[in-house]
Amino acid sequence: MSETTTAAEAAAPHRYTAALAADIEARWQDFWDEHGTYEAPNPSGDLAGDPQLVAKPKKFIMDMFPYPSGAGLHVGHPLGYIATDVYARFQRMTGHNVLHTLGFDAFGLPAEQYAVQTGTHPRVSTEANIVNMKAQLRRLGLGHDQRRSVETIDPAYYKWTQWIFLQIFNSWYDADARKARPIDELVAQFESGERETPDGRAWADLSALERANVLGEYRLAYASDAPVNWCPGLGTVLANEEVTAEGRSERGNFPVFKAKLRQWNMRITAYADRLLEDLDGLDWPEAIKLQQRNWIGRSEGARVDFPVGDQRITVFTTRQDTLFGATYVVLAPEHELVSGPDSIVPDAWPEGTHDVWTGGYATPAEAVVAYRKQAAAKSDVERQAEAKDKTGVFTGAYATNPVSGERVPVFIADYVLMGYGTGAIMAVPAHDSRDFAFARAFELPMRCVVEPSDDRGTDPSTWDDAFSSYDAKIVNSSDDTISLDGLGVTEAKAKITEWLAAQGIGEGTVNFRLRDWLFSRQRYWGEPFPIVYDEDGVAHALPESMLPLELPEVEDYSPRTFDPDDADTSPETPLSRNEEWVNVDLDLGDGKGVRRYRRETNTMPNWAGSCWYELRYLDPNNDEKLVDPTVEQYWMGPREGQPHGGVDLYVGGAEHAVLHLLYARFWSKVLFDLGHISSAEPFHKLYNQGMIQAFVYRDKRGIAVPAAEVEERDGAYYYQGEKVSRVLGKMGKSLKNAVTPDEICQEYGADTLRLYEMAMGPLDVSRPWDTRAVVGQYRLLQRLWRNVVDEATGEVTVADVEPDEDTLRALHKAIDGVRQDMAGLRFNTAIAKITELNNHLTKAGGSVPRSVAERLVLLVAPLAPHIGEELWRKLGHTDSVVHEDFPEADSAYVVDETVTCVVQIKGKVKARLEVSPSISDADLEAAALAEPAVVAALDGAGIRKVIVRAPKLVNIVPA
RNA sequence: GCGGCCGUGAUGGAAUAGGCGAGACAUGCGAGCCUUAGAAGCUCGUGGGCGAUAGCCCGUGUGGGUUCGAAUCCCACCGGCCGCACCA
Repeated sequence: MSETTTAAEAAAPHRYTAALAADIEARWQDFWDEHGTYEAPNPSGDLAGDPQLVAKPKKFIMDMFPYPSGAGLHVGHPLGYIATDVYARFQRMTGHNVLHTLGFDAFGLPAEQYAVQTGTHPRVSTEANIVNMKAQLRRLGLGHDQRRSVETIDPAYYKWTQWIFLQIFNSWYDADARKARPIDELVAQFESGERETPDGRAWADLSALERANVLGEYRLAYASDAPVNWCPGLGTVLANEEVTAEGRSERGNFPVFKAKLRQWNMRITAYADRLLEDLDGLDWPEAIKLQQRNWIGRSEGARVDFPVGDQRITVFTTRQDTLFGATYVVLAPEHELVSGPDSIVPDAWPEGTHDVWTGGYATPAEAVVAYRKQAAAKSDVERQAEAKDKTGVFTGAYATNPVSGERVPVFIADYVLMGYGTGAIMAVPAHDSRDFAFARAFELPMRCVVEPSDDRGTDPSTWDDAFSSYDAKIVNSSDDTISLDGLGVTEAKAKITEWLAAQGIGEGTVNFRLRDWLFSRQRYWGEPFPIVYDEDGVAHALPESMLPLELPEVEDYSPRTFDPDDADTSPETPLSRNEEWVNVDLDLGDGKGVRRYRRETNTMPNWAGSCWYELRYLDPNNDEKLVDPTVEQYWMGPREGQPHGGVDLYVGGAEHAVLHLLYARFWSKVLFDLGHISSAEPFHKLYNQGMIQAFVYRDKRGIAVPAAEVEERDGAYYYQGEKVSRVLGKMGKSLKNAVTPDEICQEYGADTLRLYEMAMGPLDVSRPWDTRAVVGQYRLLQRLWRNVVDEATGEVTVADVEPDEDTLRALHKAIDGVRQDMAGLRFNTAIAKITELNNHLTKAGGSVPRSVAERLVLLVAPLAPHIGEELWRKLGHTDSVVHEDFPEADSAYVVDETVTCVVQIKGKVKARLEVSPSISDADLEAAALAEPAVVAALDGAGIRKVIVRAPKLVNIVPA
């Protein structure tokens, strides 16, 4: 902007310019802070307040809180924050007590990696980033209750994260009651003998370690030695949810290997059915519900035992109706029946074993060992890549098909996964394409037991692929005791399941794809576990009085990372290097006095802090309780239409569809079961905002060039004279196309930025940023300003006169439309309606009637709060506009006195009539047929049919 | 491969339940006013084609269908985005 005063500026010193906007915005932001304008009162406690406001219906409106990354914000980040802010402001103006704030999710990999890069302590860099981000956000005029902003790295916050962990650790899932219960109640059952110990010995006879091991099988948080996702490149283990389909880490894209390590887990699988069922009561996008359903992956089927000598292989199948077609059995390579003491692998190949089955090895044991080794060395990436070619090896053992009585060979193959079902399948090659491919490769027999509905015939050896259909009939499936022939799939399943149960060799079961949640990480920058181990290795919970267990200061907080491709490595936790902190003498208050313990040196994953932060917003200073029950009930409790309670609106990106949202739901359910909260679901309504995309310009070498310096000529793009290509991509520093909110605020003001982001399109759709187009919303605000204020004098120009009929109609239609659009989060069309009204006033000329100007300002206020406050004040009001009532439409002016009725002949409009909205069909038809243009167009032709949709339309079909 | 979503002017996008000439609102572009000039601001125009005007024809990815009437419903195809991916 020019420093010199131009003629235009001299003529209009009070024009709404960026400079004036900056002045207005800074003043009102200070005003809001001073007056606590956005503070929402609790019904009780230290944040209690105005009882009249508390008495109003509540709205709890939240964003997914951000990581305070060092890169700062670009204009894509605040999209959701602006949307929730507009919505929150609208709700305040329509009679609600609105809780709206924003905290920071500051533990975890990104913060730590940034700290390692910059060589500063994560706490220092994180705190600095938070300060920086808060300043950027403040400039946008977001109406947050600052008293409630929390940071997950604050010991006063993570004290309660640790406390919740202990609640989960000290609970077990009672499958009969379908809820979590305190572990003490389980111990009591063991003590009384009501529940038997695994080996039948009395509880009193068990050692401390044995008891701990028994309870470990029940606890909802437990440590176990299980195959986990080990990522040498990151130096930590990862949850299944953090590993991509390609078998790489979601962060950093490093290879991930399976390794057997002792790690903490959360028994989220205990809640699989409730996590699935309760989705029905939530107001979430169907796509997200679907993703959660798929992730939980419920499938109904049966377990069936296949005898092998005096052992048995239990398989899981969803197609028990095809049991007669099971011609071989496959175990996962990791299955214990081929490795453990109960191995079924014989010493020598049975007589006449097919050459392709042996893999060329002299004995089954050699073959099995070699294959297991080969499978273990493969990363998931390689396993995926080879998915089409089935590999495996014969174990040398034969099982018996329990219905056909046939001897069926037992194989191991990596297409069967240890982690799903029982890690063993019955193979029905005729009706499963994977089994079909394997059977082809190993020349195994196939048996058709589902009658094909096409013309392929019943000999599978002539087929190109397996046949599978739920509409076909079962055939070729009978023996002395049971016949499924002629039954449909559903009936056959029911019959065989019942039969298996009666024989005691199987039962109907439900299997879930969901696995337990791996909860420990080998990181510094996370919550320490409030767990210590005694000399026997028994884990003990720290008493509540020792919380928070603060993260110790260490010399070296960087993780030990390895060659990303070296699977033969194991993690090292940064906290373990600090012997002084690790080895401690404590009195746990369990009557055993002071003893020496060793601390858990893993830390919690970055999801921990975000699993419950909505609860801390409610009662951020409470150091006695997680959250006061009265306060929690007020903001989160179930109510009409919200059977499980929860936040009224939660806005964030769809990338959290399963991770954060599933974990948070799980923690809510545990806390609910234990009676700490009244809401069984954290987020009643979820909304995914779209992404703001940006153009990426690349030169010949494919390197991104600064987008701001690219010039457009004749539809082509040039950077420093060189032609560059343009594609739509993400916005960010690395692609050199980031636009910051600060520069837009500088150029136009925060209100313009807010308006532009909301006007770009529907909130849930991704769209490209276009800096050139921002000026459109700036012009709207200038025109709005000019409709109220004289640019030359700064005086208010509104007139105390009655608006004319046209203006009243424009006003009330706008009010009606904007109300509906705001309630439905359709801010783009709300802005269009406001623009129309404002344009109407501009065109009308002269002074705007005060009553219209005031209501226009109220309509704009949620979207552009600073100019809203300023104009409201200029119009003579002394209170903030934030708590004013949103205008209400007078229906008399919303419905037009006359409506335009179109008269069509064969769907083509031939005439238009101005008619009353209440005209009857008969009158309208008569009027239409009498219309000269219609008579002319019909040209004497007869009428076959007349469709009348009063008052809008008449359609005449000539003979 | 399976599942889901989506294709509207130069651009972002409008269009309550199939029904008021599709294209609201905005950007861009064009013309004019203002200005020494530019920028800003203001006014008007802006889907394509034909026509001086009135007006006519064609238009919501492509092709078919249902209907008095389709951007909206159905089928097939083309293109794009997202999720899952040997889950038995």
